[in-house]
Amino acid sequence: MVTEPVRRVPADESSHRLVRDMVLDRSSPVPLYFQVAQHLEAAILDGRLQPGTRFDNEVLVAEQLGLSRPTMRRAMQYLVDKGVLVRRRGIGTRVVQPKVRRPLGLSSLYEDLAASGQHPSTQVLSLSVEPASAVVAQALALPVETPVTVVVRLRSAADQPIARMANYLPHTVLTGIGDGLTESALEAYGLYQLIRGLGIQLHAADQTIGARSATAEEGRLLGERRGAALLTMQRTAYDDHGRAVEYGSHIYAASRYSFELSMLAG
Amino acid sequence: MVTEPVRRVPADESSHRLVRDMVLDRSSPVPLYFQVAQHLEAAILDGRLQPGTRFDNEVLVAEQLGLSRPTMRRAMQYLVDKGVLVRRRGIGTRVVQPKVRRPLGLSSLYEDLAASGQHPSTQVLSLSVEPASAVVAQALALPVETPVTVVVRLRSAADQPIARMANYLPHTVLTGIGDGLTESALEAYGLYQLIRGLGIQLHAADQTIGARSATAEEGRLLGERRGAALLTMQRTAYDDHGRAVEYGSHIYAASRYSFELSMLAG
DNA sequence: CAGTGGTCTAGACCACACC
DNA sequence: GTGTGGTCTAGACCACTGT
Repeated sequence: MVTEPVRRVPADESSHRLVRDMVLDRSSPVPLYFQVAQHLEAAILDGRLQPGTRFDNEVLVAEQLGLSRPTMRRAMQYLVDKGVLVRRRGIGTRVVQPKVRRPLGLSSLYEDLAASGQHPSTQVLSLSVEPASAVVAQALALPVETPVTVVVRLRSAADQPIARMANYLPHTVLTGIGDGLTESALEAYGLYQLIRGLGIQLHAADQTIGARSATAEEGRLLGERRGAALLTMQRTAYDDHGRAVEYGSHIYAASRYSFELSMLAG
Repeated sequence: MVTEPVRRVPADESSHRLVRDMVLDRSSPVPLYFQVAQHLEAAILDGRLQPGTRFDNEVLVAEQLGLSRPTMRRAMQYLVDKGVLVRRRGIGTRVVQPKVRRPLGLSSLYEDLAASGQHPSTQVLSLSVEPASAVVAQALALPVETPVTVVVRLRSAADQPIARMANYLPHTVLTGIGDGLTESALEAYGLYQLIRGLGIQLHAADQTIGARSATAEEGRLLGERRGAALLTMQRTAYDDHGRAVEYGSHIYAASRYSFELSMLAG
């Protein structure tokens, strides 16, 4: 028996064009699902796919792109995890807000400032080896009095002091490089950049953000009055094996700096 | 030709026992990959799987559990994303640190305090409808002067004031419930709990954390001296469709509160 | 070289939402 | 019902790591 072709509920026209014109390189080392995800994300960010746009169902889209369904699913799931798409069983897949999310992952103040074109500069106030205090030892899971490398830096942007940062590194981290950690290197690069350059994979970090009043000396250093509000942040960073790699205790001039976080629901 | 059976590099004994004893319920609505992930995570958290333990390769483990490789992969990938496992091509899969990660997702101060057994209490200082100021309008993406519901609360724990929280809700969010947002409800539950109870899916949030000095009035309210350091936090929360659902501007007594964040590398 | 995880395919069945 | 995403399977080939 002959019937009319099924009248599919159409997805938005814009997604049709986009999918039709998408070019994938099967010989590239970049995975197909990632190529697809990048194309889609770019289209969302530059407005070719507006928020609210609905996709065809994943089987169809996969077909149109010449991909298997699992591969297409993976591309979409990647964007869902990134917060760019929303999917609901029985409903469909839609584009959400193209908001630029800056998850503040394991970045450093230096990288943050550099990325926003603030021309950061660093002055190393001290670089030494000292026995670990109780707090430092606790944070790095070392016995008290274990020698650790201590670097104190003053971070500025646009010739204004922003933060005083004290970092503590266990010597196990520095074996094999020894003097890779020089004053000049520390003034040219962020600490995290140097650590990663040493082949250490940063994996996770615990942070505490608080506030207190500046002492007279801290005020002088940061160009604030005594008693001015300071932001404080303590951070312990861990590598793949769960070993504490770095502990930092930092103060920020609250009048010139704040933390911004974007997060997805959990 | 007959050869000796291949001498496999063995994984740790503890993982063998665990996998052998794992029971899966194929008739459960809980997905298999999730059941597996939960079993493994529980074993890691309670120490049956120590940090550093190495798994057999995923094909073997899948076999031992009577699962397909993709399903097993999915369970492991879930734990990798959660930061509990680390995988490296050519190397293997290992357990990392069982650190309790508290991602501080879209939780509220109320939920944080309640979870840590602090017996929080709330006092509604005001509940009204007011025209949106410039900042509020900007944060909620509304025209200036649009009427919004404003609730100001004082949050305490252990009879000590902790925070003053001002929240602004567009009326589009409240349609259909109207008076679900009462003073008594606000004093008994967290605001986010109430919003979720209204069937609204929280999706993402942008936050800014800063610090400043307390005014005399703020000091009185929070039991601090004038000029004491305050933590400040502004947050805009969005739903699935990217619509701003809530804006909050809060101050915290820094001597009694700080933010803790755990994060994975990105 | 052997062993590992990373990617991809082609299909199947199920649970949920809306009409 | 019909259409959607969610789960699961059985296999294949590839890329990277170490010996």
